[in-house]
Amino acid sequence: MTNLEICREHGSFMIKEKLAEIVARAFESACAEGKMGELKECPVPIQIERPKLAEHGDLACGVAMKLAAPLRSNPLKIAQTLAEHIGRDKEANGNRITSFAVAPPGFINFKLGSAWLNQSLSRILIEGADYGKLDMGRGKRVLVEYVSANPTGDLHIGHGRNAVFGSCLVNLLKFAGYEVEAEFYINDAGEQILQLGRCAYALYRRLQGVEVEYPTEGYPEEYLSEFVAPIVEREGQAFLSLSEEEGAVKLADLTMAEIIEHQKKLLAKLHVEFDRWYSERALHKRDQVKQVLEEFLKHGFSYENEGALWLKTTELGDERDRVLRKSSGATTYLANDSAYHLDKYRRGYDLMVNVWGADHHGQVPGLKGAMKALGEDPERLEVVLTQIVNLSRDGQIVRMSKRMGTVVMLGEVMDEVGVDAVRYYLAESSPQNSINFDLELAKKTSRENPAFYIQYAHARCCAILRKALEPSQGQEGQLPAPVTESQWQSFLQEYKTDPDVFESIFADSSEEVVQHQKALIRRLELFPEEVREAVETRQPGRLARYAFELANELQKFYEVSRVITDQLSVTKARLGLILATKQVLSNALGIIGVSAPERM
RNA sequence: GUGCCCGUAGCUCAGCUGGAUAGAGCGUCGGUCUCCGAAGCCGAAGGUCUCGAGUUCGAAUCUCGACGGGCACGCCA
Repeated sequence: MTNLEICREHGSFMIKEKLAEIVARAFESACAEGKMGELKECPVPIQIERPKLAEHGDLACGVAMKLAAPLRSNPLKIAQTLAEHIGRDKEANGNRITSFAVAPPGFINFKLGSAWLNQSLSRILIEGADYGKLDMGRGKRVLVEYVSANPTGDLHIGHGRNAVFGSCLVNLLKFAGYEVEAEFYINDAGEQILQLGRCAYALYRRLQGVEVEYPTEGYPEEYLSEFVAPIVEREGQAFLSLSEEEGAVKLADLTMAEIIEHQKKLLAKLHVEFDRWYSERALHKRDQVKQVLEEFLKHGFSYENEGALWLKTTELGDERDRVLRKSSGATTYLANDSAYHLDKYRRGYDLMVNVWGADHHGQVPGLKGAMKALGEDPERLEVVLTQIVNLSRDGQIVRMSKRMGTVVMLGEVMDEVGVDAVRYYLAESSPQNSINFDLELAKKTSRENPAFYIQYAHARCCAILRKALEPSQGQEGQLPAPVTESQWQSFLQEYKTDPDVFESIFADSSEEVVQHQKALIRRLELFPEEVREAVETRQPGRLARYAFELANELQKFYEVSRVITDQLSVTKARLGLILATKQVLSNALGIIGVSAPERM
């Protein structure tokens, strides 16, 4: 989609789109004069990009190079023709574009004036917490299923990554206008639960002094004790007389409840929330698994072989057929999951996103094939795989293994480095890359980590606003606030109605300082586009990095531009800029779920 | 063996729908506070973008092949 199309679709004001329109008009007028060969309309999207080097200007357009092939002409020459027509455009006046030039190998470079920048500041302050929101998801319902950890133990750092990514994606999609539901699928049925019960019942009895063997297969005693101990305390000897089987069933339920409760609390502490906790057991109770097997049969995609029921996934894009019902009569994970996902499809979402650990990637073709077999569109189901988190201590990578006792729990990491830092680090990276999380490093650098840096920038904006609006203690007693309350109220109105007030941001500034000032505003203006790209690529982490860049831009601005000055018009303009920066930092942090403190 | 993911600065990571001299943070070294928060800012050093070939006016980016790492390949979940 070109910038122009986005502009039309969303009706929103973005500088790149305004500029793309000007270039498009230049192309049209050059066309009309027959300077574009046989072309009637532009065959390539007109894209505006940001040059890597400041000396190339604020924005650039490389469309001339893309036109070189269809026109069979020199890109530089095409660029010059376009530039000539841009020069005749009334929109391209000095307030909007101070200068533009053609540069090899065929770029048209633009230097921005202040008019559009000032307008974007007004827009930010008008829209406030809504600034950056898009309507690309309007009317679309999305289900995001994530974490879905087995209720058989504590959450580790890998679950943490899944949880943070998923919740950021939920926040992001909501911000982009989607109607989003977050769901956690609880695998509370099947063999693993029985095994949990057997272990838990053995542990229960041992804690009461009964000498029984602990099962060799299953969950290590030390990981279960924190969940079984409260049951012993609460229930006492109530279950000692049960048979081994009855005891296992009873303890499975009670232990599972403890574990789920623990997981919920931990996730809530990490600001990870769900609209629905979906129970696999309930799925079985409603006979949905049995029903889905009938559906497969009805669609002609299942067959029996050697006592088992198979799904013809080979015909559906998988490398081999998969078992749905074992010869023992029990259904497989695929069958249960098919029932669950068919249920999701029947609930009528436009898009379903599953956030899975990458070690489950082998299941994707099977599940997608199953949905296809049921006559559903597999494209509506997206699986985002999150790669593993390697934990290291003192530079030594620790492979997480429950047996080796080297598992580091999510809760421990949260306690060590803080919720905000955990969220930032886990949100920042692309899910398909494995990451290394060095605990010693995270602890050591806890004051200098990017999360903190962004928060610091937000707090600094708040500090400047406080300084401007609150009386201060000087050597001669109390000094009045530089800006009175009534002045401030009037400023807030002017920001929204008269973009020209921001012109004073640049007053008395050298060319170099103006560059810093414009860079900050440009970055603020970029936010909606960053949101769109994050949605399209399903990478909320881009906003974490954006927030960091914005914080950096603020610091650079701050170093060279005094906000509170003895010139009221300058103070007014720059306070508005600070207010806008604080707002955008807060909006971006909101999506990645990191707090935006007023002071720290 | 087959399939998927990955390989960018000493370390951790961006950039990948092809564009100008490949970027951040950490770490190292050096500057910078009579002035709104120095938890900051500025600068330096550090790279055959794993290697090779191809496509292109142009490749970290696309294609193919090596090499290296991870994961998955059950009538487990």
